[in-house]
Amino acid sequence: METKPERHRHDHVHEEGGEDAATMAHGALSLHHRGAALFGHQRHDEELVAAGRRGEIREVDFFSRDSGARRQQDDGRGGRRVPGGGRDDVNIGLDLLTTATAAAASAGDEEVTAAKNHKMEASAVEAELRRVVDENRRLRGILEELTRNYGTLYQQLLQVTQHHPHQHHHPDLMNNRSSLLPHHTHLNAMGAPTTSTTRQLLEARASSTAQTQPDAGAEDEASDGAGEASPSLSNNAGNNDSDGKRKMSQDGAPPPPRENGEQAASSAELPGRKARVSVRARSEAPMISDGCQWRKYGQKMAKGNPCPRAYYRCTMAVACPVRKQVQRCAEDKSILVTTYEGHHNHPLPPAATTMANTTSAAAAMLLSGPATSRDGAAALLGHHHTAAALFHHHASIPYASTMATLSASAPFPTITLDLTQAPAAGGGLLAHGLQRPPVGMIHPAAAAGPAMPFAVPPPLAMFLPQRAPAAAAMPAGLVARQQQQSVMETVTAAIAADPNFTTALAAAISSVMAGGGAHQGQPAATPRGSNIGVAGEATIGGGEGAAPAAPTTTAAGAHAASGSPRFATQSCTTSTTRGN
DNA sequence: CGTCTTTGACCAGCGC
DNA sequence: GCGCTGGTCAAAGACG
Repeated sequence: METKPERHRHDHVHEEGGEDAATMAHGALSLHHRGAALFGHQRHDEELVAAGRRGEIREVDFFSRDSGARRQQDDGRGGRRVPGGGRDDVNIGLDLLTTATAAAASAGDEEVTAAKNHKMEASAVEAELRRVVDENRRLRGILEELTRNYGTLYQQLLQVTQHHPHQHHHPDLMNNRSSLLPHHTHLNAMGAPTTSTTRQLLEARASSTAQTQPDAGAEDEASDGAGEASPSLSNNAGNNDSDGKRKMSQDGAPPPPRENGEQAASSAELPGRKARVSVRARSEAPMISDGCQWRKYGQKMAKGNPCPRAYYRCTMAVACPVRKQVQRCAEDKSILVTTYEGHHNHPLPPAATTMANTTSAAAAMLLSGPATSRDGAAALLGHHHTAAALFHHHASIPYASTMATLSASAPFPTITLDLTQAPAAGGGLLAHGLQRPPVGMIHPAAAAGPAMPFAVPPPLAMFLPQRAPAAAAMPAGLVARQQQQSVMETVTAAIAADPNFTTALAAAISSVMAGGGAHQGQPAATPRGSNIGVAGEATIGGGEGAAPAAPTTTAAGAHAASGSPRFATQSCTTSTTRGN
């Protein structure tokens, strides 16, 4: 994932270039401006200099198709070509100058004035260009850093979970966070020691991604690794979940006895139950999209809630033990609560892996939290307010303005991500219905974590390591970092929203820029951005693929991803009243 | 006709 | 031991 952004960014630029070329006949200045901005002004400047040095007075036809070729010749003579740029048509200053000069030479004073105006205009454009270029660089830097941080955290996660499959904790790893930051991680799960389970998963994926490019492979691996973020948890894949008390007629393998040493090894684990990951999100849709395929196998009325609870099972693999429950919040029926349990034992589709990646990472972080500081965890467990205050530090951050509540009363270790308070920002978050990033509601007691089939915005993950200690005092520098985190959230969310990284990147950048108050107004930057832009509704029909026309549905995209149109009609809204 | 949803029944855990 | 509740099964029906 580390390298992919680079590649895609490049691709993206290329696309932009094509667009510019196609439309340049209608407005050479602004369009070139855009292209050049993406490529940096170096070449532009050099050409300006070169032009002045040559002193050539040539008439350049902006509207001529071969103008690009001509410039190409110029480049061959002195101009430096941008490697791989492929943007021969991107040339602003030089042509502008020559054009102006030519005009001045061939006409009278009147035209000289016009030429001056042109120069001034060119200067203005140039200034604007540089501004944009600078901003572009700045954003790129931010993106790179965020990506790097993400990678580092993910790697740490792998280390934590893989080095200690039987004891979820390793303070050192978490504390070493800073020391790892400088690394330009490639999120290659293979690079880290793997448990048999993890390896198995990775290998399984390897076959499925064999055809993909190395970069893509790396991303996938990372995603997968994250998807099975916690080996100690993943190891339970086969025996996972609730089936401890049930036979797994479909999953085939009956759950191993829980009295295995693994259980005994961790007193923190709750016997007979796995941790769960719960997501609260506003959505009119019956189900939020997580990129996976689900099959409903039951529905029941739950105590204290007039809305029925639906039970789903992952059907992406025959033996996938992952299950989830979907239920509307009793207090606010617009809030959909989705609870996941278990670990996927199969490769996830891009739409799901990306999400699973970040989400699982966060989950693992959470789950390994107690390792970082049991005391801290205990404190969190015991003091809801402390936790709330902790998360409150994010209030100033766009997507982190959530509140956290911890509850030790839940029957199972549960991580609750509250996405109901995030604003439906233009950047969009976990698309397909998840309108906002998380809040974290943690049950540190969680000893085993479920493989979250969706993503937890990185901010949370990044935040977690500091959770316990931070409960006392938030590092000052952290606040600044949070800014980056929010950006990262946006980026990750965009990725989650759309597997097409190029699009996601564009969307993220657009989002960031928009956030800066200077939205360059490029809706075109997000071709499929409907997923990303306005979270929720925007996904209607815009998702990856043809989202079945699900009436109101923020989660329509999910259905598309899941390939099960019927999801759109199933329901939590089916107010059946069966008690049982 | 195959797939998926619906829904009544069944089972297990837990509290009283 | 009994009842409640959560969770799952599986037959029946719906849908494409």
